[in-house]
Amino acid sequence: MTIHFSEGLIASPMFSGLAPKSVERLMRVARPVRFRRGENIFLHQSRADCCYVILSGWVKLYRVTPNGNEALVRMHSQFETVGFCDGLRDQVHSYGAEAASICRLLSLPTAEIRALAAEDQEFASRLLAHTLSALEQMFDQVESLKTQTAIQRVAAFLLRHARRVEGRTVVELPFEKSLVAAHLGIKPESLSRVLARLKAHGLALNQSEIEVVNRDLLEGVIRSDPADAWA
Amino acid sequence: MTIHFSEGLIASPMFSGLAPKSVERLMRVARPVRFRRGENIFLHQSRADCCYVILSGWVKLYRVTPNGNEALVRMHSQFETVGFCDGLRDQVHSYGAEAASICRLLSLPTAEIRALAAEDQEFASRLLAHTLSALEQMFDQVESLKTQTAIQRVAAFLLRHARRVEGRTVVELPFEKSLVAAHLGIKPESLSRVLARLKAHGLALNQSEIEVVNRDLLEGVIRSDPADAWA
DNA sequence: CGTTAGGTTGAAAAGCATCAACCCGTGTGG
DNA sequence: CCACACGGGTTGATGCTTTTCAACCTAACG
Repeated sequence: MTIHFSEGLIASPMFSGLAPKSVERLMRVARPVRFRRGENIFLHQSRADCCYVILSGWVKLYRVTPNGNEALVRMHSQFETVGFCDGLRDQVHSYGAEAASICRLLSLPTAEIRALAAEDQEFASRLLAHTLSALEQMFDQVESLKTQTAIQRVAAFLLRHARRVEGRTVVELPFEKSLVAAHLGIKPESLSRVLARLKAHGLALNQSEIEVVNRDLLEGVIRSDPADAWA
Repeated sequence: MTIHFSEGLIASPMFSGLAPKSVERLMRVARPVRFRRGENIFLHQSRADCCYVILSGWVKLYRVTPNGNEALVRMHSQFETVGFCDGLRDQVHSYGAEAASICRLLSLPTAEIRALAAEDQEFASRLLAHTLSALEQMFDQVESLKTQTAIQRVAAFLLRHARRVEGRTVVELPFEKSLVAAHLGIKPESLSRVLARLKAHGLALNQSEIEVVNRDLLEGVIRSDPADAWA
C-alpha cells in the first residue's frame, strides 16, 4: 500500500531523484486523500498546512473575486503538485483548489517539506527549478490572454492537446468544456461558437469528437492578425 | 564607486541580508550598465548569461508573438531583479527586456549567482521565496485579466498607485500611458476612453493630472458586476 | 516655426457576453 | 418501462465592450 503511494511520489517531477531515505521520511507523514468531483480541497486564504501530489484526476486552482466571479487560474493533473506555492512560505493559500474530477491525492505536511528542503540542497534546488518553470507557464498564459483572441487561444489549445490515433489527429478534451472555456478565459457559449467557426479552418466536429483535419489551416488561424479576415 | 553600487545591491530584496563576504564576491563580478529609453537589454531566446538588479528607472519585460504582436508581461523598477527566471536555470531568456526609461542596472553573471546559491543556503531559500512571490503576482495578473473588464482593471490600477499629496489623492502614472495600457492588456485609445468614463465615478482629470475625488465610487466600479449598469 | 511623439476623439466594426430557449443523453422514481 | 428532471452543451437575438482606422490636438524640441 505504502509502496504504491510512494511510487506516485517519485513519479512526480518535483520529488523524482529524491534519496530513498528522504522518500521514506516523507511517506511516513504522507496521507492519501480522495475527492469527488466538485469537492473542495482547500480554500483561498486558508492556512497552507498541506501540499499535495496528484496521483490521479484533475485539480483546478481558482480565485473568487469580491463580486463573486470565479477565475480559473490553472489546471493540474497526474504527478503535478498543488499548494506548494504558499506552503513553502508558511503562508495562507493564494488560491483555492477543487477537484475537477474524481481524484486521488497524496497530502504532505508543509512543515516536513520545508524541513527537507533545508537539509537536502539538491531537493531545494529542484524546488526552485520547479517554481521557475511554473512562473514561465504563467508568462505563457498572460501572453496568450493579452495578445490572442478567443479563437486563437482555442486553436492553440486544440493543437497542444491533439494526438495521433489510428492515423487521425484527434483532440480529446482533458476536462469538460465549461472548464476548458474558463481555462481559456471565455464563456462556455463562446467556446461552443468558436469551435463551430473553426470548422472552416481545419477542424471537424463529429458528435463530441474533435478532429484536426488540416493542421496548417489551424496554425494559420493562430498566426494571422485579427485584422486580416479569416471569416 | 563600488560602494555605491553595492548599496544598490543590498537594497534589493533579493540580496538584502547577504553576508558582507558574499556581497563583496558579487561586486567583484558585477558591472554597472546604462540604457536609454527604448534600448534593448536582452532579447527573448538569447542566452541568460547575466541577471540584473535595477538601480534606477523602469524595465519592461515583453514577448513578441509570431505575428508580430507584443505582449507586455511585467514592468520592473528600482531594486527589483530582472532576468533571474532563466538565468538560475542556465537557459535562454523566456522574455525580452527593454528599458522603458533611462535606467541604470547592475549586471551579474548568472554563473556566479548559481554558485553562490549552491554554497549559501540562506540565499538559496531567499531566491525561492522571491520566485514564489513573483509567481503569486502572476496569479493576480491572470485573475484580473480573466475576471475584470478594462474599466475595472484601470480603476484598480489607479487605486493601487494613488498617493495622498497635500490633502488630495493624486495618481502619478509610473510610466507613459501607452505602457500603462499595455500593462493592463488594452489599447492606448481604450485607456483614454476609460479614463474619460471614470470621470463619472470619482475621478478628476485636470490636464494630465489624475485625481481620485471619491475613492468609494471608484472602488464601487471594481466591485460591481459588468451586468449592473454603471453607465 | 515646422516637426514629431504621445495622447485624444469620432465613427464603424469586430469580438464577446448575456439571456433565454432548446437539445440530448443519463439517471431516477413512480 | 416510461415520464420526468437534470446537467452539460448548443443556438439565436441582442447589446455592451473593445478594437480599428483615421483625423486631430498639443506640448516639446530642434
